[in-house]
Amino acid sequence: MIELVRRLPFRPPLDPSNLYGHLAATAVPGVEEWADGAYRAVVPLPGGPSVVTVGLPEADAVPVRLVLGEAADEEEALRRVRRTFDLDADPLEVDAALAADPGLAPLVAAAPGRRVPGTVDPEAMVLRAVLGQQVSTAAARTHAARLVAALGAPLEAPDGGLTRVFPRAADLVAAPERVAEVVRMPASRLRTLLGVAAALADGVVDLAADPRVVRAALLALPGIGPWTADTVLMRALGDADAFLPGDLGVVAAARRLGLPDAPRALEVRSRAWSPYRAYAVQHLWATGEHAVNAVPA
DNA sequence: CACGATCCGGCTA
DNA sequence: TAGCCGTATCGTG
Repeated sequence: MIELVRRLPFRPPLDPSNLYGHLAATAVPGVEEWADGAYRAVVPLPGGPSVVTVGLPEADAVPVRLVLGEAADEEEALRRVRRTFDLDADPLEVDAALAADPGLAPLVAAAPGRRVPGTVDPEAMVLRAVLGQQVSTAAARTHAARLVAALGAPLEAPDGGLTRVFPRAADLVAAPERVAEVVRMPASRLRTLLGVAAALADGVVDLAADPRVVRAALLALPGIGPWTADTVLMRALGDADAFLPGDLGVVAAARRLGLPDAPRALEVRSRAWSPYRAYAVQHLWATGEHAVNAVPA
């Protein structure tokens, strides 16, 4: 067990509200938590499960504490934190691109440096995206927590609320009846969950591939539509241009702002925001009253 | 393209 | 506790 403390630099500005807010509000009990003003998560790495603790941003860096199984995992652990907190973004370029649209300019001005929350565990994010179809973020969190409790490998050294590793796709494939027992949702969505798990486990969906390839592979699976595929691109692959024109929150925000709110028309308008449409999603979501939009008190 | 089924969990009254 | 909504998807007409 190796403990390391690091500071990860970023290009200011960085708006922490939706970034930390989203990660905290959707934190899955057992594998993630918000504690003492920091986001904490279990990260499956080659040398074994690790724990990352990420505090609120300072002027130009984010404080990180790593507890690793092996020192060799440091680089990968830090890479995942950078991805999760979008620390490699160029906020001046992103903000300038979005603010060129008068419809988005006020949102950018109100929250410069807004980031796109990612994930420390891309494979888990794919499964969570399916669990999040059509249900509230709170309900999605409940479903994921049940999956973790039933199928997540226990940590040798539980740490606060962090007790398990999020189940691997192969774990679901190996125990489909157990998945059906604990995840109470429509039969079609259960089939989708198991189908996605199988596709991940056998390489039909390869998260290391080009985002366009991943998107096509996901859309080919029954029960995976544009929302789920593009959520995966945005959150798990870090595709800055992923867009969710049919998302309930995005549509509602567009309507409030006087933007086109029909998904098709909104997709057309969004082309002007390319290649930073994922940031537009964040700005649009942030116009609503939702738990994901604020760092917990 | 519009619309209903899915059939659950969270939240409100 | 009844009833509606929730950061969807698919099949039908």
